Order: sequence, then C-alpha cells, then structure tokens
Amino acid sequence: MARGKHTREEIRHLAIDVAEQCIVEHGMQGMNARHIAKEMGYAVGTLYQVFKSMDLLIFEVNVRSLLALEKNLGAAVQDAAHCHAAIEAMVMRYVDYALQETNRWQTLFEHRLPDDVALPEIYQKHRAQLFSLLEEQLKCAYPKKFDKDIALEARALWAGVHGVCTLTLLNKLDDDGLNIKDIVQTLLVRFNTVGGDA
Amino acid sequence: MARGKHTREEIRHLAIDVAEQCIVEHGMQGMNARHIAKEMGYAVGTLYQVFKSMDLLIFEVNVRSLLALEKNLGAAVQDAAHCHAAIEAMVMRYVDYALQETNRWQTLFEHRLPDDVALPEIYQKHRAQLFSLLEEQLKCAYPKKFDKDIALEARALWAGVHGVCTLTLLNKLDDDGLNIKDIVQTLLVRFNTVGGDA
DNA sequence: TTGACAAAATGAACGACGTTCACTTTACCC
DNA sequence: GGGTAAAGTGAACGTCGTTCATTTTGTCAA
Repeated sequence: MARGKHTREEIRHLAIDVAEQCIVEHGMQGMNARHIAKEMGYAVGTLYQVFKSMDLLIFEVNVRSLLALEKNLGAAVQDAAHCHAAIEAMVMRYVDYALQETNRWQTLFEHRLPDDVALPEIYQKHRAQLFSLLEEQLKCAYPKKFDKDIALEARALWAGVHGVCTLTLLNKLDDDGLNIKDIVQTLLVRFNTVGGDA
Repeated sequence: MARGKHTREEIRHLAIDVAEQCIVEHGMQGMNARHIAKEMGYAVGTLYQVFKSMDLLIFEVNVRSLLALEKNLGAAVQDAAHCHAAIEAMVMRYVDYALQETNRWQTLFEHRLPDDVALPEIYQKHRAQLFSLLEEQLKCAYPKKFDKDIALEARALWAGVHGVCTLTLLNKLDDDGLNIKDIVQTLLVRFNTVGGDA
C-alpha cells in the first residue's frame, strides 16, 4: 500500500456519494467526470482507477435508488392492514417516488449499460425482489389464481403504474386537468385492488 | 436566391431522411452532425442553417414516427369489426411497433427537447389525436361512462401498454419465460376489452 | 537514515462530439 | 462584367469520456 487519506473502498463510496448528489440535483447529464473528481478532491485518473467508466458509476447510483425504492415499498406493505391496502400503498409510494425524486427515478430507468457490460447480479436480484413483493400481495388478493397468472398480473399492473409515471414525467400523457393519482386509481380499480376481490 | 442543387426545404427533408435512417439503424446516439452532413453531401455548417440544433432534427424524426404510429393505429380501427376488437388491435399494433421499430420507438420516448425550446404544436396536436382515437373506441366500449372517466381509462390503459413496452425493451420486467403479449392480454382483460363490456 | 520498490495519484493529451462564424463560392441582376 | 447577397464551407472552440506516461508517496530492508 502507498499513499492514502482514503482506502480504495472509501474513494469508491465518495465517488458514488458525489455522483448521487449530482444526479439528484441536476439529472443524469448534470454529472461529468471532471466535476465529480474535483468535488471528491481527486484527479480524474483516480476516479478511473475505481470505476472503469462513468456508466458503471451511474449504475452504482441506480443500485442505491433501487434499494431505496425496495425499502420504501417494503415499509408500505408492513404498514398495511390487508393485501388490498398493501398493493394500493405500494403503488402510491411508487408514484410519489417518481414524482418527488424525479431525477433519481428517471436515471434509474433511462440509463443503460453498454451492450458489452454484463448486468451485475445484485441488480437483477433486487429487481426480482421488488416483483415478488408485489406478487406476494397479489397472491393474497387473488387467492384462486395460479402462480403464472399472478406473475402476469404483477407485471401488467406494475408496468401500468410505471407507464403512468414515465409518460407524466415526459409530459406525454396529454393530461391537461387530469390528476396522475386519478389515473393510477383508475388502473387500481381495473385490477380490483380497491375494494372487491377476484 | 443563390446557389442551389437543392432548395432549403429539400435540404431539410434530406437531413431528416438521413437522420431517420441513422436512428432506425443505430438508435439515437448512432447519429451525429458530421456523419449526417457527409451523407447528405453537404458540410456541417449547411446543416446548421436548416436546423438550429441536432435536438430539433431528432425531433423532426420523432414527428415522422408519431405520424406513422397514428396512421398505423388508425388503420387498426378501420379494420376492426367492433370497438372491443378495435381497442385490442390498436394495443397489439402499438406493441408490435415498439418491438419491431425499437430504435424509432425508443427515440420517440427518450428524447427530450431542452427546456428552453417550446414543444411545437403539431406534435401536441397529433399526440392528442392519438389519444382521441383510443377514447373514441373506449366511449363505444363503455357507453355509460362520462367523458372525464373515459379520458382516465384511456390514459390508464395506454400508459399500461406503454409501460409494458418500455420495461420490456429495457429488460427491466424481470420476465423470464413470460411473453410480452400475454402481459398485454392480462392488461386488456382487466380493462374488459376482451369479451364483455362495462 | 537511506534508498529502492510498488502502489497511488496525477493531469496533459486524444479523439469525438455539438456548435459557431469568418470566409469563400455561386447565382442572379443591372 | 462587376456588384451583391444568399448559399455553402470547414477550421476552430469548448466540453465530454477516457487513457497512460509520469510523478508522488508510504513502506520496509539494509
């Protein structure tokens, strides 16, 4: 070892911290290598000894966002009295996350790793966990359905909510005077998760 | 006037043609000013006399994509026997468009004009037209509903289908072994547009 | 204490990008 | 034929991600 106010791992965390702040404040294109390095108190070269590319740094921020989302939705399930309420709460928290942490959320879904970089398994694991969180509640809400149908329902509902968020943030829903929460409620009603069962 | 194998308008079209081809073949970041200019047989400067920025050129490609989508979905309605079939056909064509013209579709929804550039009204007009195409059929499918509810249903369904496409193309649906068409069908069933009415 | 070694850190330099603008070329008119 | 203005040019600028030869520094054996 030589030189070292910080260990390698500390520099890694420092970089992600600064990148996270840039993304939260100015969005994905509001961050760049030179700015992050300066803010860290290191030179660009050092940054590149810790992250092979800027894409991988953005990816690490996305992992944090995914974990935060997972924690958030998990808490919603804990607080809910029954599974219908849990589903509604999860959906609403997802919408709130997208609307309040816009830059974080957009980066999470708009950033793509280059084709030649494999998606780390931690990411896939937590994404799967997010789906099983919903599937668990749907299984309770639709007790008669097969697992495969539950998987389909979970993805249909989730994509629906996600689509509302995406298009709202892109201003592409053509929704003058329409409330995003009302649109999501409409979706929830269609999935019988507000009130009755299936 | 001076000089001129092509008029200004012809150069404009030429630029959009080349940009369109680049985007279709290699996606949004597969195009750049120098390449487009060379392909057109002009210098970059000429390109910039016709388009104030590359963003506005991409935007013009998006207008074409939107028009093509509108035409495509419009034809689906024409061919359908009744409104339920029309809705299903529109949805399926939307999915096919996203899956087959991936680069076009992703550019349409991922590209954003800078904040200081106003969204041309032609774009807003055709986007609204796309929604009314769906609303019209939903009005027939749900004859008892108020216009405001129809608007909500249209946006909920549309965002749902859009979300399925988005997440599928981003590989973020965690859908091993699940068919995208099945997910969309699940959504359609929930909206009572396959079979019964509401 | 010193000198040598390797890890750590550096930042100039590269190529690609969007964009600009002083300059050249050309068509048209008197 | 010469003057004029539009059309067209491409070198140059600033910024970006990325690289790597070079310098700095901590460690440890002599």
